[in-house]
Amino acid sequence: MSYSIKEIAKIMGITPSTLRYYDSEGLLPDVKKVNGRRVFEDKDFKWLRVLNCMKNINMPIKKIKEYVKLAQKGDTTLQERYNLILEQKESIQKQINELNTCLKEFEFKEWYYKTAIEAGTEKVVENISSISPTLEIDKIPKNYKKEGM
Amino acid sequence: MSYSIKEIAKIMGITPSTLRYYDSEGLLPDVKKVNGRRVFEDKDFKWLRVLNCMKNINMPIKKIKEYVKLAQKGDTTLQERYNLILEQKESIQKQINELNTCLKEFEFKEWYYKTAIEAGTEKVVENISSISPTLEIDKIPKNYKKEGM
DNA sequence: ACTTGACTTAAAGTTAACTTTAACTTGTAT
DNA sequence: ATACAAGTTAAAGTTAACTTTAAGTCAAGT
Repeated sequence: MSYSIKEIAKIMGITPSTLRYYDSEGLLPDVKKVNGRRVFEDKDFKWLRVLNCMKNINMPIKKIKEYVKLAQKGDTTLQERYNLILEQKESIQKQINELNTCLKEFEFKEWYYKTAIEAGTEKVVENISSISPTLEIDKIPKNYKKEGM
Repeated sequence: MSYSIKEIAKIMGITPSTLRYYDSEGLLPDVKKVNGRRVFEDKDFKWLRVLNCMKNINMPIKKIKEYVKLAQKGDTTLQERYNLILEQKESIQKQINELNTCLKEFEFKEWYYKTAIEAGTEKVVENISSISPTLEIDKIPKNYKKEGM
């Protein structure tokens, strides 16, 4: 199967311009060209799904390019690529943890506003707490030091 | 307890400039000023922890400002704020789901490179698959239509 | 032969979220 | 009295990730 830039862009939910930009940044390795036009094949499609994944985890384009370059160098860079993957795995875990903490905060706020709406005023709840117990716990980080301590 | 801009910046892990920028954008409601200098109090600190939370879920500054403005208007905006919170809760859930999918892909790649490193070459694994089963499943989205269908 | 539509590149423009700079004020220490 | 450290504003600069524009190529249809 092969696709035009317009088709693959539609599949990926991005614009052809963005794909051209990615290509110009070296994010799309070895895309075939026929009469000067890009022809996307299954291998490109597979890679685009991984690229999409890397974008979802907020990997900067520079870092993705780094990975692509390593992959193009072949077997001598296997260890480096492995390290890069591990590093990014850690980053994903961290992001998930942060999001879960924030989710708790927003669930608290959902309760907060539901209660306030029922009562017609925020006063009913704001005396209890305007912040969730989760965030309330650490008022000041343990590692915080005032200047010159 | 009250803090200078330098102190609170250190606690929050950002620079004083960023705090001033947030203030100029209306993200810090009613920060006290003494001799023209900002004095941060416990209520500001609490709000900064929520703000930090909102930044972590990638809420754009415009959206955060919108929330702050609603909160400043008082009880008449309770329902609007509730809706905004629900909307953001959905967004968090979506982000967590995306990250979990990507985590699976990276776990696959971890295995992929570990196996390749042991064998000394990528050839051993790339014939099996260069992409995880999770991403492999949907080659083309079900909702994809070629032009003119 | 000519128009049309989809592509191409190179370069300039945009947007968000800061960051830096310049010029100025103020409280504290010598 | 003076110097210094830490704060202030307004405005300009930066960076990442696109997006738009301008000018041109190319194959297919009339």
